Amino acid sequence: MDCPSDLFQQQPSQVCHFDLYHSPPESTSTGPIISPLLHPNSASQRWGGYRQGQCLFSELPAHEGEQEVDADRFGRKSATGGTAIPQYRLGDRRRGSGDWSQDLLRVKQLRVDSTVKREGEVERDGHRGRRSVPQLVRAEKSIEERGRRKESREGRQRQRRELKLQLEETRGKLLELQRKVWQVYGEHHVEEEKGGEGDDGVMDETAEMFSEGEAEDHLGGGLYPPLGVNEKKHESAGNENSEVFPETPADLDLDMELDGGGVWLGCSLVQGEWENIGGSEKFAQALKQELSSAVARVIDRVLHLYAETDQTPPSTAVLAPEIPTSRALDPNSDKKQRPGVAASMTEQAEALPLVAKRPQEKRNPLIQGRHKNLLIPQANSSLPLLPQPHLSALLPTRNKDSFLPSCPPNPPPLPLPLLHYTMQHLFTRSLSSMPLHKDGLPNEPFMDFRSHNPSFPPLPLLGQLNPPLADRGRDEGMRVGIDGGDTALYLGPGASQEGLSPCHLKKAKLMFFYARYPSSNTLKTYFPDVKFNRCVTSQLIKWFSNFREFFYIQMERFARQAARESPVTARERGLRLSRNSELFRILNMHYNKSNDYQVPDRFVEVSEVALREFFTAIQSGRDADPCWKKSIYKIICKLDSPVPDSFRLPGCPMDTHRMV
DNA sequence: TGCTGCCCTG
DNA sequence: CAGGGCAGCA
Repeated sequence: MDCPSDLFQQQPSQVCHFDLYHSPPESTSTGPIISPLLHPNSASQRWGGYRQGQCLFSELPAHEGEQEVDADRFGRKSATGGTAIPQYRLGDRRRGSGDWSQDLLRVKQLRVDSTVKREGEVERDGHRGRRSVPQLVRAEKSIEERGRRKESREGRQRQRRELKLQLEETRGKLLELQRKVWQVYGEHHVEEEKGGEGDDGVMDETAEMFSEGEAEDHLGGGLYPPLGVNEKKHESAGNENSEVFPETPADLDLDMELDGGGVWLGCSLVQGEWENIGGSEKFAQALKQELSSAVARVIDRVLHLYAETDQTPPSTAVLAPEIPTSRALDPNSDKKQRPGVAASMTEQAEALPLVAKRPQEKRNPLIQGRHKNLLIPQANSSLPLLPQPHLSALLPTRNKDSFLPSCPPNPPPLPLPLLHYTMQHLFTRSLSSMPLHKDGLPNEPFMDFRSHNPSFPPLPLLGQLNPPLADRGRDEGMRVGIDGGDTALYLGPGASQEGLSPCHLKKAKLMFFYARYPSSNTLKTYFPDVKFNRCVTSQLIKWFSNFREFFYIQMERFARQAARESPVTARERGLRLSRNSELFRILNMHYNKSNDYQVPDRFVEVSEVALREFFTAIQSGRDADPCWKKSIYKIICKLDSPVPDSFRLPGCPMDTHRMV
């Protein structure tokens, strides 16, 4: 569909470990780059009949048949494919094309010499003594032969000239390609100045990428370091990361990803793609992507370092370089905090379809093989969440559901993929360090991302090849998480963003505690910062549909289990849903993962009702009816309770008392 | 016909 | 969580 990630669905099947990082432009180790050119089945067909270049070697042996055999053998060798061929040829290639020319000349010279020698011998024979008839015949023959030889010599010389031309042509193309590659990569690697080149389209595209980002994102120079800075920083990106960011388990993963930066570059390129027309463009795109993610990392690191050195509390801390930019982005940014922007990274990761989740987070409740009464409180339950300290009673009422940017204590499970996404966090962090409490949230402790997310993940994943291109002209309603963050980044507090952010997802999940079947109007009411269109609405509805699905699956599962294992006990207990029960834990984990919101009692009651309905339906055998759930759905549908007013504000609601 | 919700699948 | 198919409904 519209998903920008579609561009990246192609998984590398065959990784080329391009050694570009360590190869000077003049280096002959351009083998992998030229290897496609040498492949008889692909590039050679496009590259001026390079295959004829094989005949360069056939010029070497004097015997024509042998030449063909050699050529055939060579061709077969090449046709077998594999990496050995390019390397094998690379070995020859390493002699340099200059050597080739020398070889040609030498061979030519040898052949001419031998011919002249033979002719000289024949002539000497002719002049020596009287000629017999056979000698005369032989002389005639030799004259004819000489003529034929001359012809064939001329033909061969023509052929050689043609071959030479073709070789030169091929070399020229190769050099051109190399130059392009190095202008993309070498520019970045050797820290050449931005304005230095400009005679090449590829470089122009690279520069364009940045300028596009600036134009489209309205990023000023404050947030966006000069290119040169980025490049310099990027050079040591891999190693610096571990120093800058305290090591956490997640960071280890991140570091691995970072260290694999070069690998990433390699992985983004498939040899097969290279062999396609436009392979170099793909390569250039991948390089650009690497650049953009590097820029993101650098920005993160710079800001993080800045934040580290700035020990002033977040309420008063001002990131001087960022303020003008932030204000330029949003003139009203100091009037009203946009907690929604400060979505928890965990939630964001959760909402990003491009982000792989940790395996243990993959839940499949139906195959959980635990045999205990999941509805009864478990003494040894590993759930750390409940019973909850009812500190909320000590807090002002308005704080109970106050909107606070939620920030889970854990960094996201995996590096998050997109540059724009990083930008969102960048902005979030800058916001979190600004005095933003002017309007009515005087004492509410905004989450300090610096304290909770000591490391901000770099973005080594491929993500989008060209986000601006991918986004432009797309239906923006589906820009969840990825572009949503992007949009949120530049929105003023009063503005609506097109697309839903991970924060919206979190909010929707919390809303589910109150409303299982919200109408589209309700959604519009409670997501005032979302610019609703058909796609956004349907997506929100879809979210709730998914929430319900999960909810009902759990209900059915536990009801069946209760009916199976201890039906009498369950009936006697009235199928109470304890906050210590496994079912509650699962629901809480799903809708309130960061556990920063107290699950309302009403939701527990509704869950009990649903559980009971499922239980009785199963007990009475109504579940044989294919539509047996519908009646339960109708009952649950009526149990929606009004969503607290606090949800009407933009951003993620959060229980203050849950904050640590 | 369009909207909505459920179901299934990835 | 998203996409697609399907059915029910207005």
